[in-house]
Amino acid sequence: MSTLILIVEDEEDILELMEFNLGREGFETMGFLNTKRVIEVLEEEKVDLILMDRNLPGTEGSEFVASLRRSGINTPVIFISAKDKDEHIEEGFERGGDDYLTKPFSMKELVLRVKAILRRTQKTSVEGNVTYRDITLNLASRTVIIENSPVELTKLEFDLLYALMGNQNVVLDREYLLEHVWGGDEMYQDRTVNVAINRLKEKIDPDKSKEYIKTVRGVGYTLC
Amino acid sequence: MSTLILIVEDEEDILELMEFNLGREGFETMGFLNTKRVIEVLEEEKVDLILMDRNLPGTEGSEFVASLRRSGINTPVIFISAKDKDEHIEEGFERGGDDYLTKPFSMKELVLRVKAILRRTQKTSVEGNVTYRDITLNLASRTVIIENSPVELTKLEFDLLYALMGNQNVVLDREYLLEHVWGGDEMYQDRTVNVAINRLKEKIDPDKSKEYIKTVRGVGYTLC
DNA sequence: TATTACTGTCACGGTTTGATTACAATAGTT
DNA sequence: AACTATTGTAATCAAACCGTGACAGTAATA
Repeated sequence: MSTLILIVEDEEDILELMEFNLGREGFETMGFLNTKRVIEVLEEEKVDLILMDRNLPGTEGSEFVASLRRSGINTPVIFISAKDKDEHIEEGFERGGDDYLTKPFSMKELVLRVKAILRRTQKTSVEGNVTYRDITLNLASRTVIIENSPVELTKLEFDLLYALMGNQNVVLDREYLLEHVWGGDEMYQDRTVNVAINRLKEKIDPDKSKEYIKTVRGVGYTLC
Repeated sequence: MSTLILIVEDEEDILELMEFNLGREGFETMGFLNTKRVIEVLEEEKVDLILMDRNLPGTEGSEFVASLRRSGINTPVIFISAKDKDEHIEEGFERGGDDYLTKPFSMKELVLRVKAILRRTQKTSVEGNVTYRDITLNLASRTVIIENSPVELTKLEFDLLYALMGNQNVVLDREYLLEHVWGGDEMYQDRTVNVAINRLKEKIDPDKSKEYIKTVRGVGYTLC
């Protein structure tokens, strides 16, 4: 489960240099000199990050990214450009870029910015510490700390709480929860969720004084 | 429910300039000249992003952030520094920074980088907002803010208001509303809509001073 | 102003929805 | 295999929600 970085850069020597340095840090890379085959690759492979030159012959890199965004592809992007005027930086960000590097840049900085973006975007799966108020989930050890004390949860309860904590301020309906927490193709009834939620509430807030989980009548449940 | 940015910067004029520019973009800011009271604030308020000067007298900003991370606080951080040597940038990133700005930087770039970080970290709450005058609906959390205060609506009321807000300046007749808000194939009477509209009016404008919803006699209702 | 049609308001009660408990079935452990 | 923990389902209860009908209020028209 390594990290795959896709690079589009028309200057071949720079492309090689980038691939070499990122490879040395343990990243897998795929280099392209233009955007021709990029969309296919994005559909086939799970790409974690795109490094995109903005000054490509033909297509503008930022226009390409804008079209990716329009078709629902939200892979993070770092733009690379020789231009360093504000207007261009602005355009890059507005079109869905996550960071911006201007040539010439050091390979060290490239690696650092790549790591920072990845840290932010794969936070949950890699680092694995999610917090909400005084609740902390550790995904690796599947442990739960509430008010500095450990709380024991079953697998189902943990997964359910994780789903809620990963979607703070979002109302999750029962269908969604059955799909994402229970998963599989078993058929369950909506009531099943009610009972599971109540068992979870009982464990994380026995006094019923915290009101972590709010039920939204007719819709579902939320952490807010 | 706006976005709160916490800034630590010991140069007072720069702090003011940052607060002014971010405020103009609609962000709430809290400025500090040192890290003394910051931890308390982070525990009390829901801070969305921290801007941290690394060259503070006394504590190193990056050391402070590292300690935040150790105590499980994962609020995103942008470091700000006069140093632009690689080694310092590296230290900032390694200690849990999400981005790095070196002085002097333009306010435009600051704002852009702030937005890029927020886009990644709070995708749910930024998207899917509908507004009309001083009413804001958040579809994900199904919350309603009117004049900066939350208002509680039932599922039906929320769906009804959403239908109206999604069709501003369009008169929706009762048949349309029954079809789109009530849905299903149940048969309801037109009067049902009247009562629902009035219950909604009562909740979003108890004083009857705003006149959000206009009734178009013989036709239906509209938001205009 | 008088008439009429439409809309607002209120109270009532049925229906839906969720919380809670108990029980059964299943999986995991000793 | 016996035991325990886990979890789905059924049953019961309480409460929120909302559809309906009756009537008052209001706007339109002549």
